[in-house]
Amino acid sequence: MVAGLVRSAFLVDAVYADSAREYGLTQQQGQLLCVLMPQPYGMSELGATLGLAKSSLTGLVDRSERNGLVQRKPDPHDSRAVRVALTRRGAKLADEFYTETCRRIEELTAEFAPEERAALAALLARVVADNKVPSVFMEPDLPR
Amino acid sequence: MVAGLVRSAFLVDAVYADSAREYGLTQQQGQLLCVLMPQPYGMSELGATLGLAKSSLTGLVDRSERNGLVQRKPDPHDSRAVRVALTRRGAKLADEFYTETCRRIEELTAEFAPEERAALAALLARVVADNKVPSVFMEPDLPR
DNA sequence: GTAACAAATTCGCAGGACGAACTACTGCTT
DNA sequence: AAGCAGTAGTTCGTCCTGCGAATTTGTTAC
Repeated sequence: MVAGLVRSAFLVDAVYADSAREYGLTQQQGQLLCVLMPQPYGMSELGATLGLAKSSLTGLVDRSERNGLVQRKPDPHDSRAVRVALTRRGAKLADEFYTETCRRIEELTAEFAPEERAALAALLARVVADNKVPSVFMEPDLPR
Repeated sequence: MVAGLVRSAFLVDAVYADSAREYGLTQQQGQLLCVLMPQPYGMSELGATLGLAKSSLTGLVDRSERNGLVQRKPDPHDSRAVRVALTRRGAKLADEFYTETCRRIEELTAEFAPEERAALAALLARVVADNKVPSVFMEPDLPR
């Protein structure tokens, strides 16, 4: 079981990284875009969600901002804070990247029967729930 | 299902990285040690197994060698090639790290019933098999 | 024996991650 | 109201990762 979890994680990672690369993103930038899809976040929140130190985030957001994918906006209620949001271009790219990545991940279970896929989904959902994984890759309300 | 796979991969990654860190390793160095546990490899084989470019590997092995964890030995049959093997210290550390990491990964399904755990293991094994994942984290013949 | 190929390394570059130190602001407490 | 503890983010320095292109050395096939 351990080996299965580790190796499938490895696999998913590779797929994710490949997909990101084809959209001109790194894995981390892709992750950032996906997290920001539903709504903007503050830097600290982002750090908690992505499991990164504050200082690591500054750089990641800097680079993504430089590439015109995200934008820092002042927080209206706290002048120290900042809200990081997708730009229009960032939103478009996030959407495309997200869709394509989902497609590829789905392909990993191409040979599965529908009920197997469902069983796997249910078990993984429990793992995720039991361990309070932050929403790094939201359930979309938007199959397309 | 996609979200489950991605998020559990994220989770496993975080656990892996944490565990590595506590042993003074990076995730990649930990991965390298685990791959080398059963036997030595050549650089190219390692690259294929870990999904890294040759040039990335040189550095990783350099750093691990500098830390006294692995060792380059000449390949008896091909004087261009090199066999990368664990040092004694590397083997000991690999063993400890591997054991502890397994323990932590297992804990992720702490609340599972035995048959659920088995079901998950079987499904993940299929994902791994269907997609030809290299042996980055071998089934141990050695539960201890 | 030479031409094609293969195994590694080197180099330069950019991204990623961290901790420690710092700035600027908030919000308490008294 | 003044002062102070705590919080949000950034900066800095350091090391690790990862890649491609170019290079060196050795192998093998012809």
